[in-house]
Amino acid sequence: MDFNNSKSDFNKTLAPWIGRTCKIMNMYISDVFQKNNIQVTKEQWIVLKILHEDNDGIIQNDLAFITDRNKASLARLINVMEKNNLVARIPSKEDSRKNLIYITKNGKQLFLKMKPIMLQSIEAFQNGITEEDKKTFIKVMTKIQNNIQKLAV
Amino acid sequence: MDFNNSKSDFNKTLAPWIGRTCKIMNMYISDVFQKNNIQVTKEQWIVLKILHEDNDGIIQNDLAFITDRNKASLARLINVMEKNNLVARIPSKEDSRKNLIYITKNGKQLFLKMKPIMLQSIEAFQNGITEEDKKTFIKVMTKIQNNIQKLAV
DNA sequence: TTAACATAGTTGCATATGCAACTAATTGGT
DNA sequence: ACCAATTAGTTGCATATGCAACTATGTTAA
Repeated sequence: MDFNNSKSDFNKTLAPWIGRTCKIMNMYISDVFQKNNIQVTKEQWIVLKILHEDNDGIIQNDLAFITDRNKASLARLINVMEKNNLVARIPSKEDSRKNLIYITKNGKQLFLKMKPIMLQSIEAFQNGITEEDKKTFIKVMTKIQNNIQKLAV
Repeated sequence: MDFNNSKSDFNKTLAPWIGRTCKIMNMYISDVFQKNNIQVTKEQWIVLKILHEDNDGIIQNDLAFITDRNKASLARLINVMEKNNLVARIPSKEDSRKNLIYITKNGKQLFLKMKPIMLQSIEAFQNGITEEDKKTFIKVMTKIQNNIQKLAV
């Protein structure tokens, strides 16, 4: 392969498509929050979603894991969210090293207010895409994720 | 612990797939740089790629635009890259408001050293995916990008 | 010509993130 | 029971990012 042949090399790969679409998506989503006067970032929103829908009272470290986030990064995300009264850190009684993270009443209200707006937005992203193509898309995404997992070993 | 049994409405949408895959991809890529002892971030690498392959001497603001990046963010990215002798800022003679961004000799060397490694990595991401499915994937990505553009108007 | 407007870039302030080194608490092996 | 290893979380340091306000320069219209 000729690595000095400009331009075309990376254009055959899927990675830039993922990166760019992700970026555009994130920009749009943060715009949605802003236009609704919601002082919450996309990252904070995902944490609220995880707590509210499935995992309230989850251990801080597990929350880092399921959000694919460094434990230091998660700790600081929780700092901001706690400051803004979205979540609460409660030390575990069984193991005093652990913090349990709970969504607050305020966090719940905010999540429920934004949920339909968020759902509507991200559903609109896939307007005009057939179910067939969505399935293929998810299949490819799964394959890419698996490939990376294998590479990272 | 099973983190994948969420019953959330959001699981029917494509957006979380994009976000998560992008995140995993970025983590792997920064790992590749680290293991090769290259003091360059993924963001810096993309700038080097754009400068080297097509746009050396591009106006700073245009570089922000084609990298989907805020001009303030781009300015600081260039600050770091200039500090690390990867690019140079040259004021335009035609319009003294503008900076032209050039890749340095050092930046070029570093880019050319990493290019085959990067290509190999991101090609490995798509191992075992048929050409047919890749085409569908790109079609869906394009559609999503177009949908967002339309929404953002 | 000059005042209003537009454009390019920088800076303050805030968030998000990773790595490595650290503290504190728990667990395990002898 | 005790010391070593492990685990949970925090902190210092660095990068990346967006918004809004700012400076400086260039353009345009009355």
